[in-house]
Amino acid sequence: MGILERKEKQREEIRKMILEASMQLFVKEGFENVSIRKIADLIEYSPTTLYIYFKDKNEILFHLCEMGFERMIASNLALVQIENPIDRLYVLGENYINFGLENPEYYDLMFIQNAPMKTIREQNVGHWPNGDVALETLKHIIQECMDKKLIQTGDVATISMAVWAVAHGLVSLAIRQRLERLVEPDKVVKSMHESISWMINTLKKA
Amino acid sequence: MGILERKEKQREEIRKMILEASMQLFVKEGFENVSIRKIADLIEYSPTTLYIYFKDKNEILFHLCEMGFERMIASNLALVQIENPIDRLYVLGENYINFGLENPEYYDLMFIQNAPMKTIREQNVGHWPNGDVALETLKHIIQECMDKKLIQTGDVATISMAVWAVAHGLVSLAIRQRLERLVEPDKVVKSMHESISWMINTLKKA
DNA sequence: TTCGATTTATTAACACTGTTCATTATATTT
DNA sequence: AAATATAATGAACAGTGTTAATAAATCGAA
Repeated sequence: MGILERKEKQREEIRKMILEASMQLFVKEGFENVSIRKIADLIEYSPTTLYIYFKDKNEILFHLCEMGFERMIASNLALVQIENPIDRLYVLGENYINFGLENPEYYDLMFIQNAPMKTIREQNVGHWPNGDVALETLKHIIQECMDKKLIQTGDVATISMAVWAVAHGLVSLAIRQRLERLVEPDKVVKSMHESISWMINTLKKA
Repeated sequence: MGILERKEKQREEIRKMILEASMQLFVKEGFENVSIRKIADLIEYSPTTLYIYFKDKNEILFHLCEMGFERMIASNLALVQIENPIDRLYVLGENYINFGLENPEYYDLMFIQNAPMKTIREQNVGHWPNGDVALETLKHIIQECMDKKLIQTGDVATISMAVWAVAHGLVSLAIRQRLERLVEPDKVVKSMHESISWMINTLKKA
């Protein structure tokens, strides 16, 4: 069965080519400029060929989204060295904001666009590999904070939700140019960090 | 100069027709199904005619967005009867969540999509009539809470930002199907309300 | 009222988009 | 070598926003 294996490998390599070309377009020209035809041009295949390797564009975007999560997860690797879970939560929040502001295109795909979730619902039987990992990190830290009586106890999922909501609210309003309606544009980033600090502090006191 | 006046009125009427047709499509078929050609079909004009009355599609979407804010503002009219500003803040938050969950399409346009902001930057000399009104309401309540020493004092804009971030974070993650990754789908709405309560309560205690 | 100018509306077209189908080319198996 | 399975493609469908050139209607002045 070495032939089937090699075939499978070839198939996987072309899938990789397609995803890498997509990512290249994505980071260079932004989300809206990723089109099937442009990807095909870049790898010098016909547009229809992409449909042999991916069901549709949403599936490609889903994989780009997963790559975004890989980046985000990588940026949080150093967290394990922080023993105090509240400090860890704080850095997680800071990292989240920085990631969003530095990679707005990825952030968009990971937390705003519908496309990737469509693929999850239609194909992956509801599995969101990297996304779920990232959320587990958050829940785990909150749980540890609660175990060590550092924050008020309660439903982990609900508290995680509130924390995530603050961070996501800030980033998504920022990258969609809504925050500068409330704060002077050059003070937006500073205020965002202050908001995160405020939230973590109120969590502590409670 | 009665003729010019009448001409202006006719012009305004056709603009209204276009916007009403857009809104009809918008609420019936959703954001993605609003196209210049469909609007034109509905009012029985040619697609190019719309460009005589609006600069581009973004400008039409901007007006739909403003209509969304009118709805939201209307849903907050009863707020003036609540004398305690913290109670008012709480109801504002509840209304915000309910509005977002009940009008996801409008919410999208008002707080997520880029299109309306493009028009604001390019044309309206940076003026966002109804959007700014809605944000003023929030800031005003926060200011009143601070004046009456009901919450910790600080920069009004920054605190408003944190409060807005929680509410927007919850709604936008919910309508983009991200929250059900953290909480069981049938418990999402309940948890959202709990998160809002939690935030207002921690504001109080501080 | 007729002529010229201005405004309004339309047709045709451009340059795209995602996606599908029928056909060709390639590779594998019998 | 012939038959079969796989991979790749060209052409086309049905749509998108937008623009330029053209036709129709309206208006102000002679």
